[in-house]
Amino acid sequence: MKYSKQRQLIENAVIMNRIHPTADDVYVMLKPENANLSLGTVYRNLNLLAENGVIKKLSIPNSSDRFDGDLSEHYHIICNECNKVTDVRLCIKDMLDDEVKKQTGVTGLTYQIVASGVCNDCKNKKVISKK
Amino acid sequence: MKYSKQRQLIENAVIMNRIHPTADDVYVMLKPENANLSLGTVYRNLNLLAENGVIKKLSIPNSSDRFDGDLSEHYHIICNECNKVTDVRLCIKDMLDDEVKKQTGVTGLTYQIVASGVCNDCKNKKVISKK
DNA sequence: ATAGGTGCAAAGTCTTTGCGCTTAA
DNA sequence: TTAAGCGCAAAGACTTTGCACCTAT
Repeated sequence: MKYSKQRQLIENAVIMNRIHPTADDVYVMLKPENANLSLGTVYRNLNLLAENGVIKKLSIPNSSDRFDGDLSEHYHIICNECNKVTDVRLCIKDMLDDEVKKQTGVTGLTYQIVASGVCNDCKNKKVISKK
Repeated sequence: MKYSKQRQLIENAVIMNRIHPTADDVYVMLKPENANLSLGTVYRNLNLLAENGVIKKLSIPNSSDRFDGDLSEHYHIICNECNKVTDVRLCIKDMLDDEVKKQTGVTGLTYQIVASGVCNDCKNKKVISKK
């Protein structure tokens, strides 16, 4: 993989910004300082970086794909109201591997867990607006 | 919810066919016997049924949304080669609820776990083709 | 020198939606 | 009767891609 300026910018944007950005988020972040960056390049590089295991691609209900620069074992909570994504640390990969292998024989899987609900901020806003 | 003929057909198609069909799968299943069914209607009803908890909507990496008529606690394996979706039965909701609440305070979540990899059928095909 | 990357814009895929007609209750 | 649903086709959101030009090695 040749390291172009754009690729470095994009990789950095994902790794530095722990907001689980979409391709468009990354584009909007970088465009002001990089006037001729194109959205196609952002998509191409995010996918390439994900294929090469440099970042992870997240598939989230009712949202475009998001990207995560944190490769350690963790999972995600998505708020149905504000669409914010929060991390949860769980060490259950070994357990999942065991159980799946026992049930289906399949091995070598990667797991995505997405918990959907309402985050604390949004829950609080609701309580306040009800007063 | 008024129960139209189309809605019943669509609900039934998802509940009977345990292949986790996409909207288009459902459309293709039903169209031959229901010449004037439209894809828009299939989308509208699948989403409505999912909102009403009659079926579940699944968000799967690199695939259009799929629908599942099985409401019992279970999770999914998606094969990166043939795109088939297989069920895995795990009873970990209570554990996840506990752990997430402890870490983030968030409650009332629903979980989707998607395990990505290569299914047994596809793994076997590879072995054979190498011979 | 040249393999690979970029920008741009067009095209592709999947999904939603507006509207006039139809239908279940 | 009438609120809700349908079929159709157009539009929308998101993503990929072909091509001519550019750039890192």
